[in-house]
Amino acid sequence: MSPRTPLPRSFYLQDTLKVARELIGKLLVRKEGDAILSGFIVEVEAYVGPEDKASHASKGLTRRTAPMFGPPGHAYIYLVYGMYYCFNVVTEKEGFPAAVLIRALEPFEGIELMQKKRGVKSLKEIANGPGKLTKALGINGSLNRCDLTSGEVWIEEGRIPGKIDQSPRIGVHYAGEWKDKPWRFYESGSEYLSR
DNA sequence: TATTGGATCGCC
DNA sequence: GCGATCCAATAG
Repeated sequence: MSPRTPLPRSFYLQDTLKVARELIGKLLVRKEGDAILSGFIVEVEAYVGPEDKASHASKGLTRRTAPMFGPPGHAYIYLVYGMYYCFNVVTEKEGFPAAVLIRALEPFEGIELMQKKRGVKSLKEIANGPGKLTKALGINGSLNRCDLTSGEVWIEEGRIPGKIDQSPRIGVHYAGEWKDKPWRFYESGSEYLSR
């Protein structure tokens, strides 16, 4: 494979909804020793600003949410329900808390190893959910705050996506009026979507 | 220090 | 539909 080029920091330093939409079709890559694990992004959710009640950042600047307030182009990784890691990319300028949650991938490279890590064979089941894709790629809390422009995790140009649809975000019933914002973006008709 | 409740998943 | 499992946030 030719040299691999992570998307530049300027990509992440943009309006979060724009970044979210443009992430569809891009390739999320994890380098683990000699192994390369990757998949095309088919589903994401945007979490935007301090007012967004669905966002952890609505709690203010705390130890947990600090990465969301940090510089763009870094990872925000947290543990949910005591067992699953969720992977986000931090967007917009430092001080403005925003991020995009990666929710599902279409597996591309290192499929055999990802099948092993997940304990499933079916390609559709490898990374069709935020907790599943981190397990498939071997992403955990030790990578929280890592720089996505240099390191073991990055996003690069992928393929031209199909039609992109929007819907309300999943699992944020507690967020009042914010739960209805159509800030989930996904490739229409993909076989690799969550749930 | 104690309690509470998840940006989920897989099995019942 | 329900329980697993643990950490951060909040209350006391």
